[in-house]
Amino acid sequence: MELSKDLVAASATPIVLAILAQGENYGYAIIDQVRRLSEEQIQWADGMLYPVLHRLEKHGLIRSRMAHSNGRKRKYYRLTTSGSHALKRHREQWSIVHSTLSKLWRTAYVLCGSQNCRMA
Amino acid sequence: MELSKDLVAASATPIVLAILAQGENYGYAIIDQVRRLSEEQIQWADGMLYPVLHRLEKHGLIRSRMAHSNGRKRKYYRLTTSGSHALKRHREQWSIVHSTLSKLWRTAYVLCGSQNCRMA
DNA sequence: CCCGTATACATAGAAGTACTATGTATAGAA
DNA sequence: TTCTATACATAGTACTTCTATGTATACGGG
Repeated sequence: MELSKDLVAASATPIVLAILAQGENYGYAIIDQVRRLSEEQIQWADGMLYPVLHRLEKHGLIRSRMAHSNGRKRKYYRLTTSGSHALKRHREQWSIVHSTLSKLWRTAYVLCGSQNCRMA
Repeated sequence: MELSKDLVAASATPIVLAILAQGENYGYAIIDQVRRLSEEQIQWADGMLYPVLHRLEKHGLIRSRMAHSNGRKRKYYRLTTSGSHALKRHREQWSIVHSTLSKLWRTAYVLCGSQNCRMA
């Protein structure tokens, strides 16, 4: 399924920060992990991800180092202390919105069920 | 807590559609309901909401009618059929992202716990 | 050995969107 | 009468984003 642009945009940062909270990682592997974790539902283009990584680094939330692995040049990223704090804030904010949406969907589903309209 | 701009932007449409799935409503009351459902965590400005309502109407997801209530002129909005479908899609997309983030946060929390760093 | 695919990172440009600030109008309460 | 709450509107600036395209290199298959 193709996600809307604003949802992709809004979730890219928290997803990247959460992935890097598990340990340092490089761009291509991040894209891969997102694809697997979402069961192929989220497919990030590399041209989408790298500007996000650059911006996060510019804002001091992550830091990078060049390295060679398996004969490959790779740019590894890791969280900074600011990044850990940002991750926590993003999680709190996302939870607020999610909780609000969940209440609404629960209510809408109940109302919808009784009115025989189509909600999932 | 103040939500980031992109999260506010990304969640405005699904929230509005979910509220209108419960029945027609007007701008000011929508803002009020969002504030209450989020326990004062989400505070929408009216200047934020009305352009969203206008855009959703323009895209045919909602429809409006003017009415007087309690001596007040109010613009009531309701979902269209397209709007119901859009609501469903938004919910599916949001769930995909949420599920992905939840897996990441669960993993990061476990890793983080063992490494004595600060995650909620 | 050559070619195509996968891996790996980068960036310019156009497009679009968003929010803030400010506006008008009116009802109600002190 | 004044101030606050209610109710809706919109212009402008600013920012961000993604797409398309680029370069580079390793690996696998024919």
